[in-house]
Amino acid sequence: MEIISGSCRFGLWFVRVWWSGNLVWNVTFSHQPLGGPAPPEVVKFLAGHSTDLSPLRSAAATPGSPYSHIYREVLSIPYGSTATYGEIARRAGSSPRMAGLAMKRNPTPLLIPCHRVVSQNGIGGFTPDVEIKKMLIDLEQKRKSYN
DNA sequence: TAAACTGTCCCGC
DNA sequence: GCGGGACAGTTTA
Repeated sequence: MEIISGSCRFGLWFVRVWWSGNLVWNVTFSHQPLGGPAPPEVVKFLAGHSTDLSPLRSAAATPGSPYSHIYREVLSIPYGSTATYGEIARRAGSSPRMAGLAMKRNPTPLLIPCHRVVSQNGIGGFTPDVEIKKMLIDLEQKRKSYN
């Protein structure tokens, strides 16, 4: 299947997505847009019009990928909620340090909602910019409070 | 407040 | 191929 690359705006950033059908291979954040469409589910999610990215599948969450057991726990965090690195690690039978590393290496942020994983006494980190993480958490909590 | 712990990746040899 | 260091955190003393 042909892989499509596209982007859509999110605040001061562009979310760049490489995808084919309902399978997403890669998501990155950049100040430079990418010519092409992003998946409609992602566009709606970033606009706050949708809370559900489940029609899309992340290539990184498929069993056998290095951190799939950690990503599975991250995927179970509901929209508008957060969990700590320690909680995720405990549920996945791993260590907090590993949970942080798995989030850093996450090739598909948004789909695997690593922005919902925060540190015990702070927001934790985010690549390339923790500002994006704050915006995503803020978006979800505002959208959630409408319901 | 500092140090130990954790598991994987990456780079240099 | 192997060893050491880095890394988006937590816990304990």
